[in-house]
Amino acid sequence: MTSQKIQQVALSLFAEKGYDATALSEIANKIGIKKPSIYAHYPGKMELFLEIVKNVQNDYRACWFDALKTSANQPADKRLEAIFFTVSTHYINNKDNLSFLVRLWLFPPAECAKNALDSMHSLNEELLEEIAIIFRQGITDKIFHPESPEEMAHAYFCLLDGYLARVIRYPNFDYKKAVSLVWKSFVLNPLQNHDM
Amino acid sequence: MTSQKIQQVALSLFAEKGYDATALSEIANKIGIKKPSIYAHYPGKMELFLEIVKNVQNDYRACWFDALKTSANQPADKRLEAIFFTVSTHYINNKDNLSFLVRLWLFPPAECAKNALDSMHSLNEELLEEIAIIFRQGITDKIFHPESPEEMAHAYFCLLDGYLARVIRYPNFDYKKAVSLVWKSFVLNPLQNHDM
DNA sequence: GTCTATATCTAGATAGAC
DNA sequence: GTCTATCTAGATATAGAC
Repeated sequence: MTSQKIQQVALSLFAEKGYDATALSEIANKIGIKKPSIYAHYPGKMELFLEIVKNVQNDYRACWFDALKTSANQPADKRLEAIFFTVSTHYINNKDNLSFLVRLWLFPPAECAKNALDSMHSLNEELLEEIAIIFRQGITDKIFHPESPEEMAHAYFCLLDGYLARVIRYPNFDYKKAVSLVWKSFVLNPLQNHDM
Repeated sequence: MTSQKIQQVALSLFAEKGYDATALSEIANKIGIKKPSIYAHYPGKMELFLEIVKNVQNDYRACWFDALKTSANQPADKRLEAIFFTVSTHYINNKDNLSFLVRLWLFPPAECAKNALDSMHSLNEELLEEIAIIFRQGITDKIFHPESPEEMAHAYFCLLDGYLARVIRYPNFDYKKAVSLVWKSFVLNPLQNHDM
C-alpha cells in the first residue's frame, strides 16, 4: 500500500534530517510518485508526521512492555539487566525508529512541540514508574541498598538514554561488546556481588 | 555591540527551536532591529550559525580542560567524579549552550551536517582519549579492575551524556541531589570500596 | 489515486537611500 | 549600520483533468 510506503520513507527522512528540513517532494521522489499524490493519503505534512509519531510511540511502548513481561519472573537485578539488553538491542536493530524517537523527545518540531513533549513526557513517566517498582522490589528483597527507587530509576534511564544516544553517533561501535561493559559499570548488586 | 547581541539571541533560538525553524526576522525582532540589519554583521544565516558553533565548541573544550587541569593531582576515581560534577554543573548553569551543543551533536542542520559532525567527532574523540588515560592510570594504580580503558571511557560518557540529556527535558529536577545518586550508581572503585 | 499546473506564503538575501 | 522596498527560491497546499 502506498500509504505505508510513504510512512516508511518519511520516517527515515524525518529521523535523518528532521521535520523542518524534510520536503514532501523529497519523500515523493524517493518512492517514485509526485508530491501532490501524498495529499491523497494524508491531509498534510503535519498529519503525516503525527501518524508516524503515534506508531513509533506504540512500538516503543510495546517493546518496553514486552521486556517487562518477559522478565517478570526474574529477580530485580537480572530483570533490569534483561530489560536494558532487550530495549537497546531493539533500537540497535531499528535505527530509524531510534533517531526519530530521540529527536522527538529532545528536540520536537517547534510547530507541535508542546503536544509532542506532553505525550513523550507521560510515556516516560509511565516507564520510569515501572522501573522504580522493580528497584523498590529489589530493595524489599535486600538485593539493593535502600535508596530512593525513583532516583535510582532516573539513574537507570541516564545510562540507557546515554547508551542509545551513542548508538546514533557511533554507528560502527561494537555494541554487543559495549553493552556488557556499560551495564557492568552500573552498580546493581552491591549487597551480594562485591567482586563483579 | 550589536554582533554580540545577535549571537546571544540566535544561540537561544537555535537551541530552543533548531536552525531550520528559526527565522532571521525572529532574531531581529527580539533585539529590536530589522532583518536586513543582520547582514551588516554576518554574511548570512549559516555563517552566523557557524560562528556560534565555534564559540560553543570552544566553551565546551575550555570547560573540559579546566576540569582536567583542576583535578590533575587527585587519584583517578576522585578525578573522574570531579570532572563529572564540574562539566555537568557548568551545563546546568548554561542550558542554552547545553541544548545547542547536544542538538548539534545528535541532530546537526542537514545543510552543514557533514562538517558539523566531523568537528564534533574529533572533539569528542579527544576528550574520550583524555578520560581513557585517567582510567588507564587508575588501572595502573590498582584503583580499577583491568578492563579496556577505551570502553570504560565510553561507559563514562554514556552516563554523562544521558545525565545531560535529562537536564534538557527534566528542567525542574533536583540536579544537585540527582547528580550524586547518578554518580554513585556508576562503578568506580570496585577494588577498594565494596560498601559504596 | 495520480498527474500537471498553479496559487499562496514565507524565508533568505540584495539594492540603495539615509 | 540601519532602514524600506524588493527579488527570488522553495515549500505547503489546492484545482481540476484523466
